[in-house]
Amino acid sequence: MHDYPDRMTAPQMRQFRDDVLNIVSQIPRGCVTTYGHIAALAGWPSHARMVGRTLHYTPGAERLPCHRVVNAAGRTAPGWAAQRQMLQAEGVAFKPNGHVDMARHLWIPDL
DNA sequence: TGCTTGACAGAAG
DNA sequence: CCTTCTGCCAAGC
Repeated sequence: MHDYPDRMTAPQMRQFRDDVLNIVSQIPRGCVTTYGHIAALAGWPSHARMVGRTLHYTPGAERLPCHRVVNAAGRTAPGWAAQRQMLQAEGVAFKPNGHVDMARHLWIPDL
């Protein structure tokens, strides 16, 4: 069969972007959440990468607490050294391996 | 039109 | 723990 990947339509992409930004704006100070959780909550579980694209390319995302979004391992974004400093300034603890201590700071967005 | 590139995730070695 | 590979999917070239 022609397996059609369920691509997003333009309207879906707009809504996805809005949902992502909305969720990110709700991350409490001193907490972090993951790309995967955000994507799933927005209704597109397989679009974790799209969350990163959205935060990186959407003008205005800089004023949201997007530094509180890390990958599932607690690793901060490549090429964004400041992110770690910002998190530490909020009291987020890092493990010796340079990853966020997810056990202490992971925040799951609520519906 | 087709291949490559990511602010990813998860499994494997 | 770290690297590499596969699956994922929109964007870039």
